[in-house]
Amino acid sequence: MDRASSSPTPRQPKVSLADVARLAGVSTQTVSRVANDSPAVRPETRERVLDAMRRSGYSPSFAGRSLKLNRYQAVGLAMSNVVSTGNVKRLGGIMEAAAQRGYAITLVQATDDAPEQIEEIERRMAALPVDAMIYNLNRRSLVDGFLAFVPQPRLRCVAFSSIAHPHLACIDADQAHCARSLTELLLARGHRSIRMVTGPEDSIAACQREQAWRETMVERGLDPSEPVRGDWSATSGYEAGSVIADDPSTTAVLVANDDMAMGVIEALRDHGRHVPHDVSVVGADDSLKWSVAKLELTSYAFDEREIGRLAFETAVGDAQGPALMLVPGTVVERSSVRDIS
Amino acid sequence: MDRASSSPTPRQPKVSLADVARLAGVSTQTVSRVANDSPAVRPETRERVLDAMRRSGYSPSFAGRSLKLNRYQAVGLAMSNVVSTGNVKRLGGIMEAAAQRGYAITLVQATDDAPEQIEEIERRMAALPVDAMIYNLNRRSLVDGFLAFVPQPRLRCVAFSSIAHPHLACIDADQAHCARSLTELLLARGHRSIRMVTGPEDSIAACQREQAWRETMVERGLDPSEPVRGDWSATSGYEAGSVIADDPSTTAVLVANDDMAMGVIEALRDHGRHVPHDVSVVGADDSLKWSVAKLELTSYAFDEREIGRLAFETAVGDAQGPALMLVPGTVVERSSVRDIS
DNA sequence: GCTTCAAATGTTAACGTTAACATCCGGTGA
DNA sequence: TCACCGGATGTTAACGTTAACATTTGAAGC
Repeated sequence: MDRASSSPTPRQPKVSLADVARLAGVSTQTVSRVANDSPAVRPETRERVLDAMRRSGYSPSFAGRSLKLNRYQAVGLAMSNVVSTGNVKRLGGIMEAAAQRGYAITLVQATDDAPEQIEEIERRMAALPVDAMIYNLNRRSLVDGFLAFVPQPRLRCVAFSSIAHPHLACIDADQAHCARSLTELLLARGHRSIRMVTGPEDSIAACQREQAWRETMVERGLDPSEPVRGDWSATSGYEAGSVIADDPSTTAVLVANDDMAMGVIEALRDHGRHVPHDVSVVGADDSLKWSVAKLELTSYAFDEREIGRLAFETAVGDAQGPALMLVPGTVVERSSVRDIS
Repeated sequence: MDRASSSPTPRQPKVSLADVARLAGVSTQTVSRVANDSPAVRPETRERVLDAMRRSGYSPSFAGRSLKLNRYQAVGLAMSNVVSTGNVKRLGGIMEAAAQRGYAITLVQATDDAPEQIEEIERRMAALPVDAMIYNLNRRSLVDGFLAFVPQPRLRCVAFSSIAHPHLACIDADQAHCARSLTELLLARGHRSIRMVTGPEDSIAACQREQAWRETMVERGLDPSEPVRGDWSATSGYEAGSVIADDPSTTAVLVANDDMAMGVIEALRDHGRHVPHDVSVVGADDSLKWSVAKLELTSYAFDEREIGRLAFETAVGDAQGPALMLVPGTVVERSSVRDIS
């Protein structure tokens, strides 16, 4: 409890319903009715009350209303890492949906990793003015931690997670669809020797993308060669690209994200292999804001906004959706893939 | 009022102080004392109450407490565009500071532009559970709008703005320092013919950067040539770069942001002018995540996190800071600038 | 003129919390 | 023995709102 240490921050004396009522010469209930657009008020009375509100500078008390209604018109959002691109777009989607419904979003920082902190967060959240929670748990351990520490959450909970959970509605991007679609695109363009540059081992997204690529290849009777592992960064992509450039049989590379794809392309070029003429490259996430040397990277875009919106609707909606919702995106075809005969 | 249209979202029956009191055989006040770590409770009694809390699953009612204390332990944040990089980092800083103080952040989307919406936002915010407001007004019109529509804000207000305002504490990145430092860097390296690629005319940041560059040049007795205007995008930078490439006397380019600088470099290269050998280029904002062809862009980094943190502290702190706070950043030297004799 | 009805408005109580004050209790000093 | 003290606990009232019910008002129908 650091409550004691925080500054008091007193607010200005508020104008209450009673003040307005006195000013307008009516009862508080009538003022309440006007404030809530109840039709059971004579236009004349309503006008008098509205005028009193304006003159006194009345604004309703959130606390009073919430206490009475036991409802906050707000959704809590626990995020461990706001700063990644996908997260931010989701946040945008959540805010948009919230604004439409007249809800506010209450952010609380989930300090990374430590699974036992989930309990702390849940406890803090329970004392917060929110009707539901959205958890952005970017580590597998956090999802497990939630299960262990919050056997029965008090609020409705939604999590961005591709792993189902008994007490959480889970929503996430459909990673398998992403990798499968891109692999199929390359296959349709005649490529057979498709290598993959995957992400770090502890990334769920990377694993799922890798597995979907592997499955798609096997389904077509093709032998998926060993993927090259990167760490999502352009630099690691450059290293991966250098490895791949040495293998002349490879005609296409599926890279697990755009940043690495950038590095792969640069490495291939530095090794004398031109993209897309000699090697086709596809990325994923569609996160590039500019092109390198006029090459436009074919990628796969998730509608992160929509995923955020969906999470919000699940959190406040009446309908209980499926426990796990995987949202597919779409392939964005550009100029980094070439047909081969 | 769209309150009626929103779903009721009832919460589970809450456990109140009274329930815990009954269970522990004490008065509600004693339970309250335990909940607030008051020392005036016998250890034995405290233990009995804590046990009752655990057994009943008590969690304090935010609404009840706020109603009594007239304080929310939360700060509102109105943002029109969460998705830009600087904004996100500021948000990170705000959240960090808020977490340390035990505050929550309540986000509300400020739908763009329309100045009269400021009033709507202010009204909605006044009914929100917040003790202070942070406004992220990215358009000049919004700042003016605030002045016009909210002559006397009810809450303490902080805005990210480089223009002072009577009822707002304003905080922003020191754009002038940014452009001045970069220009001085180029001057120190021997450059005399320094052109500028600036941003759109309606951008305050662009104007301030342009003006500072101009002033620095004039101070040194140099004649600032007409700046080339872009729109912050890499594409517009490419166009600007093509213009500049035609002028062989230019030895250095100050570009108003990194994205455009990227385009400038590409254009120069396409016109046979190598960076940094033939032309030195500096960007601003330090927003690039990877390098193009191993060229590392010299840039200028703001500590956006710190700016966010400062805004939060101003919002909740007791001390009334200066009305306008401009936070300088630092030059980040890399390999895109070369000494000339 | 009286009943009946509906519309408009008022009254009461409760939501969960805490500040301020009141009470109780055991021990200390006269 | 008793007044007094201070620590521990209880009681009361209030924060601003709204649901539920009560009351008033005016008009229509007989």
